[in-house]
Amino acid sequence: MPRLFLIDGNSQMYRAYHAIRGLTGPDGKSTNAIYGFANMLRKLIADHHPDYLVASFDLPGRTFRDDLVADYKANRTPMPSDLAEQVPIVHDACEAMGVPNLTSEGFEADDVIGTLAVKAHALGFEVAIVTADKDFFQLVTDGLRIYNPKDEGTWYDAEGVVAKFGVRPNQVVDILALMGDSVDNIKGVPGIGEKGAKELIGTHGTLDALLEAAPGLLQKRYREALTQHASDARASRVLATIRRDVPVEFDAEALRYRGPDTARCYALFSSLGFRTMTADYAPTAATSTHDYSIVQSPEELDAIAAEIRASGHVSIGVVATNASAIQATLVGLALSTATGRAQYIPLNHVGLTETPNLRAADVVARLGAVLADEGVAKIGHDLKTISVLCARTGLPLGGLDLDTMVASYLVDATGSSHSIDELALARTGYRAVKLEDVTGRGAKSVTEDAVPAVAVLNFAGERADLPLRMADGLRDDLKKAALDGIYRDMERPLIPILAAIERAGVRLDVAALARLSESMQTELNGLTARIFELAGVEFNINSPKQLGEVLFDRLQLPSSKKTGKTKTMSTAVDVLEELAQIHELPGLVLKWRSVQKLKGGYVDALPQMINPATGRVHTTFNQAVAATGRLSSSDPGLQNIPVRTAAGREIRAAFMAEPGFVLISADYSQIELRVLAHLSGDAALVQAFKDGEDIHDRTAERVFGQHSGLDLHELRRRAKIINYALLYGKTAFTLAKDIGVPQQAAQEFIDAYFAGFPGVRAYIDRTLEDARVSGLVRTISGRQRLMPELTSRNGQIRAAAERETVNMPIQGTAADILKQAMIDVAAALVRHNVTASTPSRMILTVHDELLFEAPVADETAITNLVRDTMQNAFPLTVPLTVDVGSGPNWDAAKP
DNA sequence: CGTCGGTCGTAC
DNA sequence: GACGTACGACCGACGT
Repeated sequence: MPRLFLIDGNSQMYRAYHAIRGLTGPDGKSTNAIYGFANMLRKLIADHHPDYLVASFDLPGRTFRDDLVADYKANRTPMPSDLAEQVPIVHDACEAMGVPNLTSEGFEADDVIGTLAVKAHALGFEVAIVTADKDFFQLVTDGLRIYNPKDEGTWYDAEGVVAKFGVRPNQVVDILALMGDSVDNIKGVPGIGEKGAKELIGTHGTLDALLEAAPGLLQKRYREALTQHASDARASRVLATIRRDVPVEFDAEALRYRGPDTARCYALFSSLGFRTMTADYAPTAATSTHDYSIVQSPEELDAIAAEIRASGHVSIGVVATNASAIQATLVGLALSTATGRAQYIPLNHVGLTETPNLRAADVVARLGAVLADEGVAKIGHDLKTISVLCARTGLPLGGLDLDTMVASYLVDATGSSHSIDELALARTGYRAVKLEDVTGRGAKSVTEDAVPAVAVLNFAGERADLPLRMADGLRDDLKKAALDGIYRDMERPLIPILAAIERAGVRLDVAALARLSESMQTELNGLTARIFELAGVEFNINSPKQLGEVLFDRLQLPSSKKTGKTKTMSTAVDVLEELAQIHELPGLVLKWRSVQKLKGGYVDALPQMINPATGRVHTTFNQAVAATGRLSSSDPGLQNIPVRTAAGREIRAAFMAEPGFVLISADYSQIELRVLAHLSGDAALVQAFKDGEDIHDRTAERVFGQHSGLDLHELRRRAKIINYALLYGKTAFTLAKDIGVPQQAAQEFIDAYFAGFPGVRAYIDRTLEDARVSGLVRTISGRQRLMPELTSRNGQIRAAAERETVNMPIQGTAADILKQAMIDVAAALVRHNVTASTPSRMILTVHDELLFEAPVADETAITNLVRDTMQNAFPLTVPLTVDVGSGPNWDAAKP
């Protein structure tokens, strides 16, 4: 049955106006009613998918009811001016969203809706009136219901009306006639309110029957009121009755819901400052231009190559079967040399005939040279992924120019997202076609290669077109923020280096991991049995909630702190360590957790991530995530493998060299403290590094003096903690807990540190002052982090921003140094490999460490090459020292 | 059944 | 409330 939704415009507009307070647009005018109404409409459509949809709003001016009674609606307070000025815009929004507004001169919206509802119902439509107004209950019948969209939405059929209002729908108007409505100045019968009216109509059935029986009523006040005001009651009934005979045509075809006018919605909502709704209705580049086409024959590729050569640049977009560039199939390639244009080369669509795939060999033969050409600028969003996919198809990319993802990251690393979708919306106003629009959602989705080329064309074309549309703006932004240098000299050269590392991957000792898994399982079984025995109950040790119940309810152990958001009892490590003093179970849980974590996270997970094609694991490096400029690694995350514990070392030992090769690990010694020495210029710190002294010993001397009584080893341990605490802006509170001294003592250490290294204190103050003025901090290389929260009125937020401000130049400069080292070492390796019989390669990077795989014969040569290059990558006022080691596996290679 | 916020734990 | 930057496993509440 076709479904028609009739929207009571005024009721919904008023509801929105009252429900949302204090919403204003860019011009300062109220937008609450518009926003609330539009949101209601959007949700209604999304939730109920109506086939037919129409609204009615009241017209200004007189209606037939004004002719019936002189002062109809006289008591109504005039519409607030901030709502009145929104009314035309609400109408506009409603129509823009594809919902016509039907009215009829001389009638109220209620009557128009009533008439349409009855007509549609008679034609067999299933009708819903969308309103919060109980007056509409009078229209309810089988197949004609009321829907109140408030909260989760409520439906009222005849039974619902009885439940809510106490009488049947056909009695509603009689109730209203008796009650009257003081606001609308419907008189009703004095002395009869809602309760009395329901009682009387419930007894007598109808108003007519009641009036007829009135003279004989036992209750005096009802008898008198009804006999004296019978005509008022009848007149009130006319006023309260929703008309079903208004001269409006029910033209079903005109009311069929055909979706919103997206361009109109976009223009309207963006002018009102509705950000999420703007995003929903933004136009797509694909539908705004029609110059995306599918390459059908190899011959066309020659013309594309010529076009690329002539323009000197090309923007590249890819369609692939999954996010991992190493494993994904390149389904197709989109190329664009001018905004609004794109040509899509289908390569690996499956089981489809209407647009045949092109053979990779043909693409390589005809486009390979121009794509590899260093003199032809390549543009794209996430060029590393694109490079890897292309290279695996036999199309190595040369001349990488603008990566819109990386450029956006440099401009604002902490920006919410650097996805092409969000970037495009913010920078071009276009909403990108979503992948799930192409492949479907959830369980019904298919992989990209199962979709015909014509279906992915808009998606694919945009992947090439949108970066080109954003290119000029991003180049300008880079230049304005003085970031073009670091982009050109550091981030861009890094892209192919990271791509090569990802493609190289690391070899794993699967057998060793399997053995380790087995022994860990045995250990876990023993721990689990003992934990359950002590608890007296079996439970999920991994659930903080269940563990909390066991510890604090069953075992009655003393609870100390609660977690931040959920206010449940914390079972974090420091709490359990404390409890381990008085009970055996918490210590076992800690042991269980650490074994479980390593087993689940690495020992069992890593072998599953081995690429069958290469037999190695290939992580993905993300160049646009960390706020400070560091790289991050994921799938698998290889930058947080345990290093101290025996189990952690066994896991690292499973990362091994190919037969005939060694792994060489090189890491910067105390790079962040050296950066701090350089940045602060603190005389004592600089001198300590220049003299090659142990920095923690030197710190211990300065902080604790010569005669503290503690042994030197303990002093050094504390000094090390203090050194790192300073980098992170640690407070006396946490420092005290870390080194096991009272908070006051910790504060004295911090004071002593700053007294001993006054240059550090001055540097921190200087950094904060500058950042408050400029709103940002920079590394030595000029990488920036925007720091808007330094001026927050919220003390906690401000304090956090201050710690971030102090930390960023230190952590970020260390990241810059490592990136520069990667670039220099990569170049040195290229030179080395020219003459080497077997090439060496870089295979991992972990913040201050680089890992290489080299033929055994070149172990010494590569060790020296790496050490020299890294130590000289970046001139600081203090020396950079690099420790290098080598061995058959990562653990053995650690210096 | 998938998504997502919360908690916990590891690295540098 | 109290340490900067990450990734990820797991739980459990919630929505489809």
